[in-house]
Amino acid sequence: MESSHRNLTQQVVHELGRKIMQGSYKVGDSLPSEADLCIQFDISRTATREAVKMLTAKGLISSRPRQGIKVVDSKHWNLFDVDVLNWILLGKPDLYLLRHFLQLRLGIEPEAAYLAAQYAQEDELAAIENALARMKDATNGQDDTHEADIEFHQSVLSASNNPFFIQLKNFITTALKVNIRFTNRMIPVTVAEYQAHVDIFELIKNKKPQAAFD
Amino acid sequence: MESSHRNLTQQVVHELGRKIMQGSYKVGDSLPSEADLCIQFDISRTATREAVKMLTAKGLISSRPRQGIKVVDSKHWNLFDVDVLNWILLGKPDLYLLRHFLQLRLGIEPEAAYLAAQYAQEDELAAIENALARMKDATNGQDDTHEADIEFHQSVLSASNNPFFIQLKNFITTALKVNIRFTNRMIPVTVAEYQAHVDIFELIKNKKPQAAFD
DNA sequence: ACAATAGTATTTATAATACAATTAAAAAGG
DNA sequence: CCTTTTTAATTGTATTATAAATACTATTGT
Repeated sequence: MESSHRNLTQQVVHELGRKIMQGSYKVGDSLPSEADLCIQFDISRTATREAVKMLTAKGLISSRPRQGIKVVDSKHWNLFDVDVLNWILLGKPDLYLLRHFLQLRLGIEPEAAYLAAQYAQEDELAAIENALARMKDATNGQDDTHEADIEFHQSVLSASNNPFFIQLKNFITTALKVNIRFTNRMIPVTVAEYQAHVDIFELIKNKKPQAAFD
Repeated sequence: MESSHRNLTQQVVHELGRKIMQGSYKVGDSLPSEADLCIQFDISRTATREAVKMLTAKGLISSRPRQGIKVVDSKHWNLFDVDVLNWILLGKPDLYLLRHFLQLRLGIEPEAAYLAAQYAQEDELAAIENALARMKDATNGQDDTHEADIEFHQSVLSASNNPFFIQLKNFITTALKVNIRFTNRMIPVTVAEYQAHVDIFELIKNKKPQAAFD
């Protein structure tokens, strides 16, 4: 099991984080008290408190004397945190969530392509080209379809040379994975899809920001 | 001083977070050891460790036995965390950062307007209108220019009815504040700027997504 | 001289316990 | 019925002790 090579605190963080995002503890609900968490996980209060602090830092809970540990309103959740995104993925994403992911991708990715066309370095272009090669292999069944696709999108974001877009690689990756869940995960990348990605690359390479945006 | 009504851990989190974002501790640098931090802040190890865990949760540092507490590469920082954004603001933003903020705003805000035009509820439209009223007052010197402007942008994001865009209110707010730093903060909202905002509102209200996007 | 191994010291990880501070809810007083 | 006081539950902070991880050093065998 993967969690065994993480330390105690992190295991508890992931367990509680997952449960919150899956709705086992709903917004406004109280989590078990520190004392109860110690018993449930059979750990010391130190480990419990450190886990609580990490979840607090990610905006999921608040912890006050006499009031206990509560799940705060979801508008405070750090939805762009890599852990939070992974916990979302572990849940059961619905169509609303899928749509919300797509909406933000629609804002981010054209702009990222626009920036990549302006600022991409040689090695970053090479990374995009490499991802395209993997996609081509995938159409022939020689590589993982979806992994290659994700790598393409990530490399475009990297090429934007903007730290905020680079940080959003986590978001886009999760969004693509959620997307894959809803479409049939067995469907390989079609030639048409591959060609669309190639077209975008060519526009980035040839420094045509506006065209790449579109 | 504002920090006095926060608990010990949070004070230390903010102090260290600020120093990291300002570059007092650079990427790859080691922070003082737990023991030294206890001495420097004159607090117990408990408080120190909880602060370290919170900063770890925000992606700023890593902490391993014998290696100490190190600032990790900035690509791991949770740049969309409300605390991290505030620490950025406390630093001395440069023109590169300003540009990076503007680039992402350009991706987000048109799309948010597009969504607002589709999904805004009555009360959300009223909130936008209220912000506009404040801007109008501001042109007459009867309200805070920049606060009203920020409120307008926030209310549009809220009206998108997409949790990811709503979460980005923190980001947009910080971006606007950085922007204000670079332009002269004394310049009031001009009538032309106000009119541009009104135009966007009208397009949202009249359900013209594509026009609002542009 | 070199490489593999074992040992040592430093630092964080975890635990256990005690007491302080906060505050929601109950009890007392008017 | 309302206000104030008390109480008790829960988190906040401090202290101490031990375990585990690991960078560095020393040893040993070739």
